[in-house]
Amino acid sequence: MTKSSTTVRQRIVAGAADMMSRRGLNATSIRETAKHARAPLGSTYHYFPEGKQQLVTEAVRYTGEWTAASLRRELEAGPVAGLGAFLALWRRIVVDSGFRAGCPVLAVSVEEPPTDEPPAALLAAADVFTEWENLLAGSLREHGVEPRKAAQLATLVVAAVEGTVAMCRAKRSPQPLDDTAEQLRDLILAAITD
Amino acid sequence: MTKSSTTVRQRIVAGAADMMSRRGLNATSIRETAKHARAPLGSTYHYFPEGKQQLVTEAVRYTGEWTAASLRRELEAGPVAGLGAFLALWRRIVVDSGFRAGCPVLAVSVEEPPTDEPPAALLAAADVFTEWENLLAGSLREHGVEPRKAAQLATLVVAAVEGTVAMCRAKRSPQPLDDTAEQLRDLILAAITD
DNA sequence: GTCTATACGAAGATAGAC
DNA sequence: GTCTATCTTCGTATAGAC
Repeated sequence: MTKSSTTVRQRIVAGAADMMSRRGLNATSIRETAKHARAPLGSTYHYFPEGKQQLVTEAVRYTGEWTAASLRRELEAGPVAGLGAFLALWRRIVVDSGFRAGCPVLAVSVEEPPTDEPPAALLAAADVFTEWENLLAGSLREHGVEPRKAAQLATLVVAAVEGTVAMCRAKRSPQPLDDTAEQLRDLILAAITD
Repeated sequence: MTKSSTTVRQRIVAGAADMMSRRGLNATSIRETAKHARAPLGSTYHYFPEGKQQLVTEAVRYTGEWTAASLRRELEAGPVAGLGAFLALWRRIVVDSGFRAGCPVLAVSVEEPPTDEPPAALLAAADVFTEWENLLAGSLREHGVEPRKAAQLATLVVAAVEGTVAMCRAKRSPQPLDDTAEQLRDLILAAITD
């Protein structure tokens, strides 16, 4: 594998994640992802021999890792800071794209694959959600929140952010994210000062 | 329009909503919705002359109305009862379908249509979210929550439920919904007893 | 009014030329 | 190793027979 190959591969994955977040899983075609990365169609199947399933799974994991890294970094300043960064990250993506982009992990979680059984991309999406929840829950526990409540709050935060991103897209407004942000912030503040 | 026509039409709309909630917007084809309703392909275009855009828009509104009716009914017993019914409704859909069905309104909100501009289905989705929020916010205000907080809480509830439904699908578990339910319940209880 | 047959495009995937 | 050309299937939509 040459150096430029690696770069093309990464461009394809990142581009696929972006397209999935806009059009959804099914409407993101291998053809278009290749064109977007200025790579011929055949190359995509060279880099991703298992086809679309492999590409979208990597796109989900890529988004998951990228977001988790940001979350991990910001959580060092505490749960409220982490929550703020998490919300700001998605707000930027939604607003900067003119309410066209969203979360590719959510896209995968909403569209059932044609085949009957355990699609790799959906399993990856579940893992990504769990990782984000674990990061948040861990930080909450470190700040005195009891484990059960920490886990529930973490789930609520991730779910609320994902749902709000979709609502902002539909309404073409950042208002839902701002409303959710304020309520979640109060909730986390109250939890860690109990 | 004959009596049986109306029935077929309704079957097509309800079937489309179900398929959208499972496969997503783009993977729900007119062909399959027709087959699902045991109607020939041509009939679908007879009932929905504007094609897929019209059908999916009606499916979104159908889901919105159906859910709003349930919400309105249960909110008569107060915000906590309304929230509980709202959560129970989606929990049933997700669990009874073996984690295959979800919310068609969310599906539409996550997938950008191929064309450039204001797709009717997305506008309908935004309206549905707003209606659900308004119902919840109204009930909260009636129970003494100040308008601004009532609106923010309502947004949080709708967003969290939508996001949690998607998470349950990905994880193939009702756990996220149960966690979210408990936290939202506490939050609403605290708000109305301030 | 209901439906069959079909036009046309685009999808996923692959064969095989370079 | 890289890419073009193509196979097959399925999508939306419509024309026109009953």
